Amino acid sequence: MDELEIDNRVKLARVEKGLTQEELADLVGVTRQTIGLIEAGKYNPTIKLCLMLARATGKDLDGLFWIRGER
Amino acid sequence: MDELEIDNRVKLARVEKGLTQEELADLVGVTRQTIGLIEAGKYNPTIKLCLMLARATGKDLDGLFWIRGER
DNA sequence: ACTTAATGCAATATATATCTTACAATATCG
DNA sequence: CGATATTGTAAGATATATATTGCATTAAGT
Repeated sequence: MDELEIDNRVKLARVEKGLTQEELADLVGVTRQTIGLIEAGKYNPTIKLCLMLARATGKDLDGLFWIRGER
Repeated sequence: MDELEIDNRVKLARVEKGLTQEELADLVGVTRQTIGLIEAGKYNPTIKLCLMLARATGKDLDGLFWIRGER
């Protein structure tokens, strides 16, 4: 399970909403750094945080996160 | 973000596939205990693991995990 | 060019997801 | 009932998600 790469569209979804990293972070209750690292693909966030990011950006989970190569 | 409750249908999806907790655990590369605790709602799994659970059960993310009350 | 907002990045600390091992409880089937 | 498979659960250890602080870099606007 470790070698698996995950892609995400958090940055695109955030920018579409006109939000800064800090604003999105405040909306979902994490720090700006956490958002930045998730967008950079360096973090493997928990499902709870992903669900809050989906709600905050108006996207669904499957539109935000997927296994690289499977879409 | 902490008080938020997450619901999931991992157990239903697993049983539909005719898999035991241990078989599903082996498929996605975690331990049986991890699967049991996720099904019991006591763990907040990472998106990577959730994506592997979705792939292994033939469901999509949004069908497996959601915010309690929002569906 | 200067100022400010926004982002990138790094080190250290903390919280928690996951593992390991073990045993108890429950279901299934002879 | 007895045997085996499956699941529940708990304590302690490890890995990693996230926080905190600080500073560098980039973008936007004046």
